[in-house]
Amino acid sequence: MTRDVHPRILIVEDEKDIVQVLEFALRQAGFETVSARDGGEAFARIREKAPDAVILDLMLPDISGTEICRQLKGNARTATVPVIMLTARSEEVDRVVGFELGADDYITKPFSVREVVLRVKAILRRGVAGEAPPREQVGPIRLDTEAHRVFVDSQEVDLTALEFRLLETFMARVGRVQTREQLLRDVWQMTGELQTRTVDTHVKRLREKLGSGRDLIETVRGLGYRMSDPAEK
Amino acid sequence: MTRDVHPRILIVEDEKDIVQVLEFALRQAGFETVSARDGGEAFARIREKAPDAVILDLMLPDISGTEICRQLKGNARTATVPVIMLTARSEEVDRVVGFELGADDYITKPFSVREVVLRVKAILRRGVAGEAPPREQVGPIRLDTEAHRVFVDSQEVDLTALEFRLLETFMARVGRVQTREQLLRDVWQMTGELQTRTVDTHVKRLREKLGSGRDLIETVRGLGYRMSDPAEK
DNA sequence: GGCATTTGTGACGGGAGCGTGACGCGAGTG
DNA sequence: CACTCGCGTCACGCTCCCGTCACAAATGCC
Repeated sequence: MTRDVHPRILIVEDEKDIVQVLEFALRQAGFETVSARDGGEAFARIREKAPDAVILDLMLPDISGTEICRQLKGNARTATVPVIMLTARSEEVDRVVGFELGADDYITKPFSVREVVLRVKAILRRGVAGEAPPREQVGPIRLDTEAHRVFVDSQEVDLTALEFRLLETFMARVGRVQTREQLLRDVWQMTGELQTRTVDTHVKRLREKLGSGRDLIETVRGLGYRMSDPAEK
Repeated sequence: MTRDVHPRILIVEDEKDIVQVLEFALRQAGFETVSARDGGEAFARIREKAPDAVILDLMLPDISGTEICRQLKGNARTATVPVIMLTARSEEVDRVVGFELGADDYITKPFSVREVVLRVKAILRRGVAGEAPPREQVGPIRLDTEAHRVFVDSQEVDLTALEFRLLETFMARVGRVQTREQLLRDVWQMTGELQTRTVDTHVKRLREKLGSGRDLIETVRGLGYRMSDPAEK
């Protein structure tokens, strides 16, 4: 893994059109791209030079994407390379499978190119970092997971279960941008396709309860939201 | 048991895929992992160095997981190591059996990796099922476990056996939210699928007897119930 | 500056979650 | 056998929360 100015993205996908579109968009966005039509090619490309991230179609001519993913994640040298799964079916089963295999993100077809680029950026930014437990204290906010209580300036504030989970998620990833899609996955468990605006509303409510004065949760236009520690600057 | 920065988790499971996936996820989450394919290997690993927790498949090639669990729990040196059972069948019978054997938690296949990681964290946090003994006094309530009596403001109240166990459970975990599922497990021993609303009813009765005025047992909407010490704030 | 896109915000309707009272059953007791 | 007591279940009603919408504000782009 090189991680220089132009991260190298490997696209494993047999449909030529899709590859072309993705390569164009990713290069536009400043990435270096390589592509493979099937599993064999994919491993060859990886052997040449490990990519910084892999976009992996679930359905491939020879071995399935799941198998590739499993092998990638099983190998110490490549286990840390983030994998984004492309899947045609949006059933929850497939997604879970994807995650059970260790994929780091997934996108269902049809997808917007814009979305893919955002996901790639997001995943490179956050690294493959596994779920860290939430920080207990960030700025004036203290979170007691066991008791399920939140204090701002040692003053308890009442949050609903959902708001609590949302805050928990932010505090587990302090300093990193969370896309609406990530939040929908982690907080809402993504059951049955939700409007993304739902996230906005709940961020608003959370902001209100945490004290609207200070902006503890920042908006990152075009991407999502972020909570940063005022101490780390 | 070492309990340093990276708790050691032993995975006993014969299916290689599952082992691989679990090892990856747990390592991501900051655990050290060891695995064993059968009972013999499992005991060998344990002899080398006792793990901080064991994830144990019920179905194994040589001796069954139940037998391993029984032996673990029967041995003084390993009795305190928490065991999480993996079971393919979700029938209640198996669960009970699991608990009768002394397993500390169980997960039914298919499971999400996320869930496994969460359970492992939870079980390490709370320590072995060897729960802390209940507090004697919380606010105005005094609990005499031996004599099986309860006093509120030094005024005795009589509780039924079930109510007593419920109160005991709350007082053993003061300040922590208890979900209905947890309560069903700990108080009701989860015999044969109970309605969760049963918990509500008994909490109501308990509240009544403890004096409905003060809210000694709080409702945490969407989650469960919590008893907190008014002194600790 | 004008336009398009993204985000903030207030309001609202439906529904989930919970408190509560009542009921029936079974076990124990006289 | 009649009575009591404890427990699990149910149904009703109420409150609060959540998802969505429509519109305002803000931001970015040409």
